[in-house]
Amino acid sequence: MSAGNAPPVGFEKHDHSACVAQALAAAEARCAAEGLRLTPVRRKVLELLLQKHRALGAYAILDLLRDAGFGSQPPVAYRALDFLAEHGFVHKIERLNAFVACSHPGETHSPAFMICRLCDAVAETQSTPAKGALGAAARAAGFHIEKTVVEAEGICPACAEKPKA
Amino acid sequence: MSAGNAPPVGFEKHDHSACVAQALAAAEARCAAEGLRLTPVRRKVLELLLQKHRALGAYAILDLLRDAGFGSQPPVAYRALDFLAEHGFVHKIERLNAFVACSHPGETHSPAFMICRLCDAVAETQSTPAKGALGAAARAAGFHIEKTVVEAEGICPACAEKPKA
DNA sequence: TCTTGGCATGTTATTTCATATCCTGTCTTG
DNA sequence: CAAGACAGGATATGAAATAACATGCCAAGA
Ligand SMILES: [Zn+2]
Ligand SMILES: [Zn+2]
Ligand SMILES: [Zn+2]
Ligand SMILES: [Zn+2]
Repeated sequence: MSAGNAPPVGFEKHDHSACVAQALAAAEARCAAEGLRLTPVRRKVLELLLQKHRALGAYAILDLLRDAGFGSQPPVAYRALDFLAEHGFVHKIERLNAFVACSHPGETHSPAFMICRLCDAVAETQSTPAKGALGAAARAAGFHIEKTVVEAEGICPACAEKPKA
Repeated sequence: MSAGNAPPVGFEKHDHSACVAQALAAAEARCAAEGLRLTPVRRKVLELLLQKHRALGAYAILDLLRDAGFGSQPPVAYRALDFLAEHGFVHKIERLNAFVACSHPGETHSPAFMICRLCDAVAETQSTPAKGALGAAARAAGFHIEKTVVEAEGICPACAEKPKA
């Protein structure tokens, strides 16, 4: 039971309800355009991740799904998450074994994350990992990169200001 | 104690027994120099990871520890791995929930990994994630990076040559 | 010396994360 | 109205990680 807190996330303030509505609408539009099926469960999972605006474990999502009247067995959440992740609506944070809604919907991108080790806030940004030393090493080794995971752990600005209090 | 000649990747052939022995000796020397305790279990885990020369899950290591006469409960492996990872002798591959011996012993470094999705081979190289777009984003956001996880998934040269055999 | 405290290890049990498998209902399409 | 694809519900199990407690060792300090 690691519930309870509602630590602010993203790193900046913003009009959250609008942000959620807009992202959901964008997802629906894209699914319609591409023939993807944004079913009730999938939509609900995306909505939950957008609303919470933080990384959630599959079982936390499952609890919320149950509260919303959906199935509450692990595969329900994992299947929805697989779909959403496969199409770029959400990302998995390997470091946390958790999922977060994408902050850059629509654009194909190679995401990078900044994860606060104190409050677990997660911010998404873009990365170009194959352009630097890693890309050079891959070419030299004959390795073909298909996907990259880039996750930076550290301290978010909010936590940096209140050192311990 | 640097292996100066070897390229920064692990997809190539090499004199493996020498490589294991040298790395173990280097680890022992460094522990002696820094007052770290490379106990039998810790040494064995490092030796196993060096010998297998691939990423191993904690429970796979545990099986090998059992065969070698050590304790066989999860904490035994996890504690040894924690020690080794904390001091940079091994790295955790988040993507695989597995551990691999460090290829650049001694030097402080920010590792990056290339992981073959077909054969699970892992090669370690250096990365400078904080120097590129990620670093810029972190500065802009006021995020203080302490550690980065960089893991590229793709196809290794060996698997690229045998398309499906 | 004795003892006390830190530390590594062993052991048991539990929690947390993820997948395999089977079955049912609902569309779609010929 | 079949036949097939696919989403989702349910049960069960596997895999990864940690909590909590107990024992033995050794070195500093009384
Ligand atoms: Zn994204
Ligand atoms: Zn924080
Ligand atoms: Zn390394
Ligand atoms: Zn391979």
